[in-house]
Amino acid sequence: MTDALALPPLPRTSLADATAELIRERIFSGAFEPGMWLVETDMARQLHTSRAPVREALAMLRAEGLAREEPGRGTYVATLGRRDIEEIYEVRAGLESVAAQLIIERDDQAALAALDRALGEMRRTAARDDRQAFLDADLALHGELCRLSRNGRLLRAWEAQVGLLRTLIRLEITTLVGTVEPLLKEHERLVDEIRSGDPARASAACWALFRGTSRLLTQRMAADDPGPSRNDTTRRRAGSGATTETPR
Amino acid sequence: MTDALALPPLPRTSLADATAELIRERIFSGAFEPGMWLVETDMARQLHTSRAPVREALAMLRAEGLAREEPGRGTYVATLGRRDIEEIYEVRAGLESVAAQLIIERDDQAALAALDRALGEMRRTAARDDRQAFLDADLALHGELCRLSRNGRLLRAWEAQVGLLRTLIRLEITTLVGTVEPLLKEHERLVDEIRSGDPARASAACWALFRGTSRLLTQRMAADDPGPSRNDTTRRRAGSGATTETPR
DNA sequence: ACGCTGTCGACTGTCGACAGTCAATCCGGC
DNA sequence: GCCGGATTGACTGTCGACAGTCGACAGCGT
Repeated sequence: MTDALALPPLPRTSLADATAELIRERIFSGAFEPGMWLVETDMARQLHTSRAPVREALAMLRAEGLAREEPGRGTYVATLGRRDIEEIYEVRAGLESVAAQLIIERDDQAALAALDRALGEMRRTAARDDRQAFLDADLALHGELCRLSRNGRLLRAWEAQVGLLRTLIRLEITTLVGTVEPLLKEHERLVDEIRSGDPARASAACWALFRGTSRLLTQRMAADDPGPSRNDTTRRRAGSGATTETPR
Repeated sequence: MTDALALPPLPRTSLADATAELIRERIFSGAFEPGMWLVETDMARQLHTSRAPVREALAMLRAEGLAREEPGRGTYVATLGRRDIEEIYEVRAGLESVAAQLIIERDDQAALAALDRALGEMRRTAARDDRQAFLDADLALHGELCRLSRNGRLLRAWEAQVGLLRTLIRLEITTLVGTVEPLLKEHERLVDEIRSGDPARASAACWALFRGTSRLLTQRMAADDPGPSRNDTTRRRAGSGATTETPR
């Protein structure tokens, strides 16, 4: 049998999986903001399904940490506080350090070339000061690093951590820093250290990069929020055209 | 209002959550072995519920990576191959290195004391050559390390990686090594490096420890299995009293 | 005015039923 | 006897319905 005639297995995806994927995309794209109420009945109506697949999808999202349950009240898109930011960056530091180390151990020239390409994209976006694109290039570089580790579990763990972060940064990026140049420099340094082949130095570069970004973000959030005693009482509901306020 | 009269919030857990927790325990305890078929109808019958909560529970377990779906055929307890073991230990190396670093940065004497207690338990079990207990003490030490990092996300990521591993090691531990002494030594070295306060050395000790264990386990699995082309055709179904063989 | 209580609409948690699918078995032709 | 197609039983995927719960609001008594 020739490859040309070989048919690939059809992608048989259940309604629950499709629903979960759809909601994930909405969350990552920022359409469903942190804290929004994911109303089962509305979504089922809009998707022309019953509530069962929607509930399964929400159960998955909760297990992934993308949503939180309030018993008897429904599920809400997860929110990130300052402590969450710190935690995520610490975990990322661990995961990406390992990724760097694995690439170094393999002496993987192709991986370095791929990282260089990602760096190039960052430079281009920085040159025209397109911060939105810069953020995307930034995350693309880190995602590439994890992908190049050739460790599927590492990549998935990374994605789980980064998922919500992406939205948050997207909202803040324009006012986040005076210039993206220092950030670019630090990323160049990280790739350089990987190229140099010293795991400890690569890990240190990784750690330094995240320390800075984490502090930047948490300070920014501190400026926005009154503090840990903030009253996040107004929450919109996702999906429905009307964005009703819902008290808590 | 006095505290004595204050009523605590009732623990309201849905059937889905309770079911998920129950299955998780069964998987971790080894009662539900890797590859077993988790039949919705059976479980619902036994739990005296409908299938809806069971399906939600299974959706959560799949999202957590504890179970796999075969479309149209049901969900099965996840299996671990040799590559999975390698991946898990690499991720663990990253997470636990970070945990060690965080403890070092905090200069946390209480944490060191807790780690020493965990080490003591390992020594006691090693002294009486109780390998089952040694394994538990081993995992308890690593879990404590992650808990002491005071990073909830790190701890949860670690648990997600370790969950299935626990069962697998439990099955192999008795025949795994001639003596547990070298393993104990390596753990002592890890804690010593954390105490010494050098993150790089602690990370290296962590990495060395996992490299050894990972190789040990994968070699052991290679001896058991014919290789990647193994035919894992006979799978028992979980939950039902009768353990029927189900072809694939 | 104030606080408590009962009522109400909306949404969640759970259920039983039905249709679709898979794998094993049965059966007839060779 | 053996291969290939229909049959069958069991389980999954999905649905609509019902009961429980929540928060808002109005009514009542003080």
